[in-house]
Amino acid sequence: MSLSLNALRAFAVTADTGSVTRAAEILHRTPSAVSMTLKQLEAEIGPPLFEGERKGTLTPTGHAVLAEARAALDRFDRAEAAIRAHAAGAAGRLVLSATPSATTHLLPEALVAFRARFPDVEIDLHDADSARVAEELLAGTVELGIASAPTTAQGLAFQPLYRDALGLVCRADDPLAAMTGPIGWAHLTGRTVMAHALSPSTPLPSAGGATSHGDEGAVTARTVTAALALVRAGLGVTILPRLTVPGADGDLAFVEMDGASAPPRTVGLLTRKGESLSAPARMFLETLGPCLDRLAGRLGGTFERL
Amino acid sequence: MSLSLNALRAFAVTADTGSVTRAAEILHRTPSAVSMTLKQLEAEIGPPLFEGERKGTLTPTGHAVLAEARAALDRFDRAEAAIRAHAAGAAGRLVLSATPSATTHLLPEALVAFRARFPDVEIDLHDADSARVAEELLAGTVELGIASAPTTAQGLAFQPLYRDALGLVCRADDPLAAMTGPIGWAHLTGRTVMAHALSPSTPLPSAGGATSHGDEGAVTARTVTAALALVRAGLGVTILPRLTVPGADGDLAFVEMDGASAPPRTVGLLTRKGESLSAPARMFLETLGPCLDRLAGRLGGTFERL
DNA sequence: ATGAAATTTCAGAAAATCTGAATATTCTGT
DNA sequence: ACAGAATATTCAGATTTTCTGAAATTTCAT
Repeated sequence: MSLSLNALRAFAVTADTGSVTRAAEILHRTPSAVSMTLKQLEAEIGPPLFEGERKGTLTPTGHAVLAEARAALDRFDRAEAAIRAHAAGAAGRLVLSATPSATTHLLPEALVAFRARFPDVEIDLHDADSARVAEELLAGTVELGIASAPTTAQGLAFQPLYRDALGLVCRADDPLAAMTGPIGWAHLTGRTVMAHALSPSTPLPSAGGATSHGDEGAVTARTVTAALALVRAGLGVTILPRLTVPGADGDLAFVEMDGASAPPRTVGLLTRKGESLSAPARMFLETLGPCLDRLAGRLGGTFERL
Repeated sequence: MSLSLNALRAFAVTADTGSVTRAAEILHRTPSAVSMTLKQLEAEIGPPLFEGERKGTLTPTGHAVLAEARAALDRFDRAEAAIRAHAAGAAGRLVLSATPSATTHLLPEALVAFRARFPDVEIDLHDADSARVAEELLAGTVELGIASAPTTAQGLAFQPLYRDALGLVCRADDPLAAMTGPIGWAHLTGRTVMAHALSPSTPLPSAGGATSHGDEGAVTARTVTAALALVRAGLGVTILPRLTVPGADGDLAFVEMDGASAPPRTVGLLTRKGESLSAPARMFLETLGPCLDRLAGRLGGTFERL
């Protein structure tokens, strides 16, 4: 036949305790069960494993078998632990790709929460624009993507997470800051609307937009930070997703724009279609939900949880 | 419950072959048995292991489990192989201590034969006089000893292997060389009988012996080789065990002495009493028997196998 | 859509393992 | 050396686990 793990375990415990009785207690068996298992093991191996009738001392063969048994049992136990940890999402890797806005505003909180629950999961976060998120997903480099809805969703599944309305960012002392309802392009006539290269997914109406706009495009900032600095300096206003604008900032104001003027972008979760997720990824999504709820609560109306 | 090796093996083989049917063939089971085992494993682990219904592709969890399962199975299989090898005497160490005469005349042949059968067993041979052989055995340094019967056999078991008669070594042109039957001290009157320090177990009758001897003790050689050289040079004769004297040597002759004059020493196997032997040691003893028979056949009457 | 192949389900059969009582052995203290 | 205590083994029956074979289901390819 073949050796069984059970038999090796019974042997190892008996050798350790030096007694069938105590081994039986540890293994939650009766002494007779352990005795029979041991007998069977010796029959399988050939030479005796214990020196006398009492199980106090091992034969040389017994020592050799014990060493091997220990190694095999140890490896098996660690494998079982690792398997359970993996299955529970408590081990492994979480590899995801996200757009800067998500990376900056959603993920920090989400990842902190995740890490608190699963400290042993490696986290690998890629920063990329929406197009690259899709690419990485299709290439298999990452397992999860967070980005706005992809134009070509071949092979990818998109699950909306939230709608991030675009809005006008202006100085707090700007007359526009006083407006409550959504504003449109009409309100911006004659204003300098700065373009910025945040991401291609932010639909700046600079090209092919209505001709009644202000002179948007005349000033272009490379980064969001730069654009905000210029707004603060009074150079003009700019249009950004709500999430991108720091929440508590006395100098700046955020005014929601109507959907026609600035269609809100939908940010969501990208996954490969028809492939199941790793346990860590599943657990991450579990922690992501409450996280979005909290965010919605903090940001109010302009942030719409989906 | 707990994971079973069987389940992991069924899973690994199924994942490897990508088919329950083929896995069942390899495992010598019916497909239904494998299917049930897999189902049970998935129930135990939680998340599914295979992507679709067909077993072609693994889920991320499946990949993690497969890696762990492989590691555990591999370790177990190697442990089983090692255990069987140990039990068969084909692995491990053979540590023995032997007196120079055994080391020189018996062990080379025995160890060559043993090594041919068990090339993977490490051999550690200690050279020591009879007293030290016993010491090493008691200290646990060695497992087997080959020496003459110990004076104090406390804790040691002695099993006679052969009787090595003492005999007179003289020049081939010595008148004594012509004698056929066993000779006694009477024949040596007036001769120079050289003492030598071969080993304390060689009973030289220099102290407390009969007074009718020759002037033995007047010349003492440190080694057997030296003693033989002196005999060859005509300085005198000496007394040695048969085994110690090179067999084919035209210059020297060996004449057996009667038991009363020179009691033959009994060389045997020393082991610790009440302790079983390692499998390699057992196998060595098995090869030792035939080896002694061959030696007896070659040396003839003066070498008595016991 | 249809047939072939693969997988799963199910009930009963077979095998392995366990228990509890009786028995045998070894150890310990006198 | 002996009796008693502790430990280990044996055995038969019970329990659990695992296997098989037939039937049903699903999937894949034509």
